[in-house]
Amino acid sequence: MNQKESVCQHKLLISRDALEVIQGKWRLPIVLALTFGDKRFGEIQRDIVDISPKMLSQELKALEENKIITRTLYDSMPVTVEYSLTPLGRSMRKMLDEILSWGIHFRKEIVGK
Amino acid sequence: MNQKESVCQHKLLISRDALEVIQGKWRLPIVLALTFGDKRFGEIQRDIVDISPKMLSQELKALEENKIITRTLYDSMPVTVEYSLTPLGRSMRKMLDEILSWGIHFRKEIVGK
DNA sequence: TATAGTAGTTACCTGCAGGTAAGTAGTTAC
DNA sequence: GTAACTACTTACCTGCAGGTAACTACTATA
Repeated sequence: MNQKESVCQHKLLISRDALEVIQGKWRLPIVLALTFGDKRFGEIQRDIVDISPKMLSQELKALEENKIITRTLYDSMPVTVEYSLTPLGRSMRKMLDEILSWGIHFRKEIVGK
Repeated sequence: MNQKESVCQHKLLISRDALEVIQGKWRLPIVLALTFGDKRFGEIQRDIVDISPKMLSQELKALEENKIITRTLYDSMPVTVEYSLTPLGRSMRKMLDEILSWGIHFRKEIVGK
């Protein structure tokens, strides 16, 4: 295997790691919503209008397990729960920005033509 | 709806467009492989070792439909087919780079700790 | 004549991502 | 006492993403 091929192989492996975390219909949207500030369950649900409580709950758990977000329970009445990005979650910012800016570019080229 | 919320809504919509194209286990790896130069069917299959010919064929078609790659048939013997990135495909480069660099960061923080 | 290389296709199957609907549990307001 | 708010959970179901294996069709080479 030459050097170019082995660099390619390495990048392909890395892409797997990243994809495993960001894969799925809802994870990036959830993280994106939280880049606008900490939010409660119901707030996220109102932002992402067509997510079901089941999916939101499930994906929030997965993101918490991957140390992307934290869950904080406040003993107010009624009980409120706030989700916020961890430093690792905040480190997705540049990636998210690039995905969004490519999304705009793509829309302009394909959808909006 | 205040301004922050409407920006959030807008970004959430954009993320949908992008996700629709990059969603799935194989699309980004295929595009990534092609950033290292035009490749033939068999070459991609050898790069991405555990993709089946069915999935590769199917995803190449989808990427072609989205104008991310082009398929060129050469009338050599035996027939060869080369896949290459379109300008739109090449415009994914920065996004891919950011995904990869976040992938490395993530691995360092979680997997490799 | 048979093996290997080109690039796929086709039929079939399975598991899980994601959807739907209803239920839970506590507090507050009317 | 009942409706409405908080934040979920649970059970059930469906469709499709993705996997497996075998087959196609053509050429070259031994």
